[in-house]
Amino acid sequence: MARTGRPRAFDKGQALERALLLFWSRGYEATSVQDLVDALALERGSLYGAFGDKRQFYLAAVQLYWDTYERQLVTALEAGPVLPALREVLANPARAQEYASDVGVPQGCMIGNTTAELVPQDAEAGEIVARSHARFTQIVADALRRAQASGEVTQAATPEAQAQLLLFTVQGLSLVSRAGLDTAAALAAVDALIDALRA
Amino acid sequence: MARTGRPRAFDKGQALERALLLFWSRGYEATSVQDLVDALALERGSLYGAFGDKRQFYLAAVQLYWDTYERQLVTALEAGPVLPALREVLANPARAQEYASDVGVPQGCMIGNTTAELVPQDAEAGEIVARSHARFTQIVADALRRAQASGEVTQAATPEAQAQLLLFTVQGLSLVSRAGLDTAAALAAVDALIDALRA
DNA sequence: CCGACTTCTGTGTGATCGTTCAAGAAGTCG
DNA sequence: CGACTTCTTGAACGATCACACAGAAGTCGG
Repeated sequence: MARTGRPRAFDKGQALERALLLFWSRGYEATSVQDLVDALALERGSLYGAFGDKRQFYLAAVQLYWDTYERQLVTALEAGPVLPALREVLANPARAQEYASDVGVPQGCMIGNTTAELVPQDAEAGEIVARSHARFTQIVADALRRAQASGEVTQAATPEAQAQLLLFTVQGLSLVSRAGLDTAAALAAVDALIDALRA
Repeated sequence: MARTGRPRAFDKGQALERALLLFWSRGYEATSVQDLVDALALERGSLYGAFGDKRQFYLAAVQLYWDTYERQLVTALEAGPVLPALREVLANPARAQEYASDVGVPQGCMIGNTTAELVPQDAEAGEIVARSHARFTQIVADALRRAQASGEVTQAATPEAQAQLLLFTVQGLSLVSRAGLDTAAALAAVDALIDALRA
């Protein structure tokens, strides 16, 4: 079993990372297979052999994006006071557009981009997005529950409702930031929300 | 001068409305010119003659979308208490997905969809979106300013920051709703935000 | 050294895309 | 009525798209 054939000449994980950057900055439709071939410096056949078709390739990139994001989110929230960490979570996309002057820099949140472009017509993309939303609200709600118990966060609303509100805000912020953002105004809005969560 | 020729056999405004519904539900790339030809029941040449190319057609539809939305927004906020009106503005997209079971029903906010799909690569789309954002925050900030003065809304943050936060929330809500939404949870989040704005 | 197996390379293919164009039809005006 | 302008019709165009395939190249167990 598992007779080994000719070994792959490129790093599959690294190729996926590069593809992620491309898909992230251009979106699904606007990224052609030819673009991927050029950017990854490998032939079409190799790409299809390693990742299946373009759609599977994209979905794998989205999954990688979310896994990375989730890891950072958990790390940010697991220690110390919750509100400053949440402030960072929101402020990050608000500041991201400072780098947007560079060409090819990803824009917005890839989960949000996928939601806008693929979700109505692709059930599997819908599942990935819905699962990501659920994970986000669950992780944030858990943190908020601890913070409510410790008196850091107001109990005026349930942790679940607050987490849902934060999901909407971070998704909206990432989206709006693509159109150019007044960073100071965005941070003021973030502060207004964080202050409103304070006990 | 201005010799009149053969009159147009279809209603241009009505054709734009129908195209809006199609673009709204499928997005820019996923809506082919053939789709438009089929749905509007007119030939390609007529379409190009009346609206220019596909991109101009789409941008005209987006502009129509925003003009309609802005009118409703102004009407909703011009009379009566502000917070209930804002609650409706946010709750509307949260409830919109109830109709989403029907085929072809538009999903999300078309400004948001345009932001995700076109803005990074289309300067003119970027202008339309940025202008819409500016109008939204201005209209909402004006209403919040009055509401702060009358004691309805907290002065813990500036009206501008609150309006910006509401823009993020409504955009995020519209976006997330495309992936399927727990309506009750979304409304709870909206209520949490509205309550936080109360004086 | 030999078959079994996998990946690499590069060309080819059918479909679909947005757009154009020429000729005919339908009006308006002098 | 006839000149003029605009709209309609439907076919055709070139470009691009995702994807398939056949042969060469490389790596194993026996």
